[in-house]
Amino acid sequence: MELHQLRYFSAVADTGSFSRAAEKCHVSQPSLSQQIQKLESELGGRLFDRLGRSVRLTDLGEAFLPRARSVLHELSSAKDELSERLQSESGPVVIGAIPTVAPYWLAQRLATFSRKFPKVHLTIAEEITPVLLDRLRAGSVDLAVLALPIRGHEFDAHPLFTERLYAALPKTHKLARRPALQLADLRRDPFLFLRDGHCFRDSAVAACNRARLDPRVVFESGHLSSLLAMVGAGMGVSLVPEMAVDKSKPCRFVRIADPQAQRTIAAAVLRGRTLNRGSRALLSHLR
Amino acid sequence: MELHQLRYFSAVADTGSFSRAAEKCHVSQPSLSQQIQKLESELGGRLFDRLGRSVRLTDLGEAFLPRARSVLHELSSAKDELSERLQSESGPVVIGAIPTVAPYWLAQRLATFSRKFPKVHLTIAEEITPVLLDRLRAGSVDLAVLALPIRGHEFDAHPLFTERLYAALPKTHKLARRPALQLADLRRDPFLFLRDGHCFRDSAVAACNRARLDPRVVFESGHLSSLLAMVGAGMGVSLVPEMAVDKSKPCRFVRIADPQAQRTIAAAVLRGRTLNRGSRALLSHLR
DNA sequence: TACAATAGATAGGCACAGCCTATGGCAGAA
DNA sequence: TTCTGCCATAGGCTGTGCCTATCTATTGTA
Repeated sequence: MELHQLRYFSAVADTGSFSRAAEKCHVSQPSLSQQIQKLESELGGRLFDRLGRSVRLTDLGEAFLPRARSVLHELSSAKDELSERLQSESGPVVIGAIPTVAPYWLAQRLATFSRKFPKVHLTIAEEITPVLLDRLRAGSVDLAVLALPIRGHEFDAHPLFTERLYAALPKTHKLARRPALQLADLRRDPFLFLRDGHCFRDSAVAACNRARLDPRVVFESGHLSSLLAMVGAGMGVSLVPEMAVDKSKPCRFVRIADPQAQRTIAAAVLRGRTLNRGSRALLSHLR
Repeated sequence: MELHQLRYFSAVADTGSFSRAAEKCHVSQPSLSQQIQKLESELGGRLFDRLGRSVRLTDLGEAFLPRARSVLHELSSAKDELSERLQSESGPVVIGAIPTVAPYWLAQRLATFSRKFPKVHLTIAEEITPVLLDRLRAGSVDLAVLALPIRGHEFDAHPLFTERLYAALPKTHKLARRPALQLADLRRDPFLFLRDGHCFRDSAVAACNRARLDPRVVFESGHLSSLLAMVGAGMGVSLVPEMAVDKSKPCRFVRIADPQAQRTIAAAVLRGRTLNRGSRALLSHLR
């Protein structure tokens, strides 16, 4: 059974004539006759009675007609739905982000994006990098915003920007008024770091290492805001990315002058993965 | 878009692999790949992401899959339903019959038929011959039981049986005790006939004409039972077919000896019309 | 790092299915 | 009767879906 046979069948039922149905279907009358015969022989019975001048549905044809119609209709409506879906930026998008980006830079960008594309249904997953990469692989995240470098050659990373690192100091810290400082200046201070697994911890530790600094870690947390609260309370010092600098926090932020004290944020997608229009729009909006 | 493309698509979604899907569909992997590509280009977007080893549905594919499945399922269930319908004698049958057959011979035959084929939904239309022929032409009657001859070569008539004519006489009639009589014997009697249009009236009139009898008609009705009641009341005599002979009626029945005083009952169908199984079963049951 | 194995894409050739035109047969209209 | 309209049949052509062989890329292994 083939779809064009169903179309021919439906057309004959509509017009009550093989010739007019053939015209309607833009084929010759013999071709249409042939296909109707094939259909009939496959179904095992006549669909039409050929009564001299006119043609009329048999019982079998009467029973088959609504089914054939519904198949054709379903198919065309499915096609319409897909082309609709392809043209509009609607549809679900799952974006993943590391915790040191999600509430700062990303939150602002997503706010403007949602105003621009209200029909895109955005979901945000805040996870550490290895989890994000797994979810990219599994397809449960379309797009991940994280810090370079990432390991795994099955991803395409689009660098977004590079930002400097800042020291977060208690207001009473002796360096708190400096416009900038060297990491080595903090050699004596107790450090507050993110928990292991957070890539920003790695960035911070790497920067310390390069400055020949072996930080004494007195507190670990899963979120920068907790660290900053602790810093404000005088527990020690911390390192934060520029985007987390927030004058309203109860601590001072001083730029780290060391040239390597920086991180690069990128948007990563699984290579070969087809992004829907919403995801593509989001990607170009982030860049 | 073609049905085999939908089948291939569904198989790939099932197996998560082009090769295994091809195996399942009994085609080579390149053929299947080719068809998926055609489908994708027709729909305007990728249905699968080819990720090295594995294959995964895109958003578009995810959206299309249930539609494709439902189309395939609907088609196969329609096919099943039709073959079911072809095999069983269920389904509606409309049988037409002239009023001088319907309540007598036909009623009995239909009773046994219904016991034998309880799933056939029988409808009976009692109409005069020209109406029956119109309804055969229009398809609103599948099978008509009527008296030969019929005019119109677009019908196939299957003769069922031939029966003799009987005179219906009041019990007090002087010929009421005879085993048989000639039509000419009724030359003096007033006649009760069916209304014009009933073919049995034509049979009776024709028999009279052949006997050189010009009947004086004093009553006309649309039904034989009315005539018999009138005969019983002594209003006159009438002619009835053998099947209407009923000892319980308040009149006598005497066989007409004239050789031409008979009628032939036949089952007629529209030539070229496909009968469903129920109608075919009924036709062979009547014969 | 190199090599083997696996999976999908591509290329080229073949066969058949569906289409076409021409024609036949049949029924209804003039 | 002839004429006309309609569906079926016949024969030939083209396109398309299928095949095998091969290529490319990724993955797993020595």
